[in-house]
Amino acid sequence: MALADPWSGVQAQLRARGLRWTPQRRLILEVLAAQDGHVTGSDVVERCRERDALTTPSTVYRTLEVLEEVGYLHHSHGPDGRQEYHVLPTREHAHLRCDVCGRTWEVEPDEARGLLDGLRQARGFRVDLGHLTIAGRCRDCTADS
Amino acid sequence: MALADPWSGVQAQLRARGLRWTPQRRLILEVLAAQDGHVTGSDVVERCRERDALTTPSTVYRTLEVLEEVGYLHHSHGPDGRQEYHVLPTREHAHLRCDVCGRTWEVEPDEARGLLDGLRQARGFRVDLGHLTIAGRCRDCTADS
DNA sequence: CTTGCTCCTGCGACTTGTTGCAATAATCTC
DNA sequence: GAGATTATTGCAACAAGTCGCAGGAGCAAG
Repeated sequence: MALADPWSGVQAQLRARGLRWTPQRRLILEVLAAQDGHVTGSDVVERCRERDALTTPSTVYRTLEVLEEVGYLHHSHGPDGRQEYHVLPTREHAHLRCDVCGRTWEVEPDEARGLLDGLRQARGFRVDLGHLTIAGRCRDCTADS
Repeated sequence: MALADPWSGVQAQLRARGLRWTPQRRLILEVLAAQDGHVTGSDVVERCRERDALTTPSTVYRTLEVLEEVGYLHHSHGPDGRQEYHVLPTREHAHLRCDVCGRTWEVEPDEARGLLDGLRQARGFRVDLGHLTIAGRCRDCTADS
């Protein structure tokens, strides 16, 4: 699971910024590495606690914040406003979420190109695509109503 | 401010659904009517308390929920995931929010047309525009970096 | 390996909501 | 107007985060 470990550089990254490598941070990184896709903040807290019952929420959230600054994470907000962390974002992409069934999909930049360019030209607004979650109703759930 | 009062029908609307008209609900409606644009949930709670110190948060949130079901309100989530209520939505529109200065703008359906149609055709996904908040950086804040 | 600078951690308190429950009170019917 | 129904309220507890603070611990320098 740690073959071509994409996390290997984190420690160095942190140190280069004068930040520190602590057992707590390592645990959080391990938890994040052990799963891909999306996680909510409380998911991370819970999984850390499974491994170390002494884990404190504030530490987790602060670490998540740091990791986002360093670029290893990205977060956006779910349907209910809960934080959703997206591990190791390859290229920036938005999310689509069905209000009915709760499934989510990734939206590549190309699909949103029109909107992005439009807002940029008309308003000079640069969209933070990675933070964008589009709610609505998917094909399967559109049947009724 | 209450000339052609747009709230006049609420009581009837509620009753028609077997719901009730209570002093608490009237207060909340008054607070909402006394201001247009966006409000966060806690804003509403606070303003209700200014008028009636006994106001309970749960009552406010539950009423807001009811009012949304009836169609007098719309809510989406702010930058930090906090709930933002949008009073009396005329036509459905999305929001643009600058991460730097915090200002927001409304985005008319036409501007997002491309994205909406694209997602609809490619994936059969119907976007809930009113719930969409697009984060990014506005023209003024794009100067640096 | 000791020292010291600061970053981090953990704690407790607080914010913003949400939820279950028993008591209250709108509204309907007679 | 009295009684029955059942939607609503208010409370208390909980969930998801955030924040300030004092003590502890990385890390680099000597």
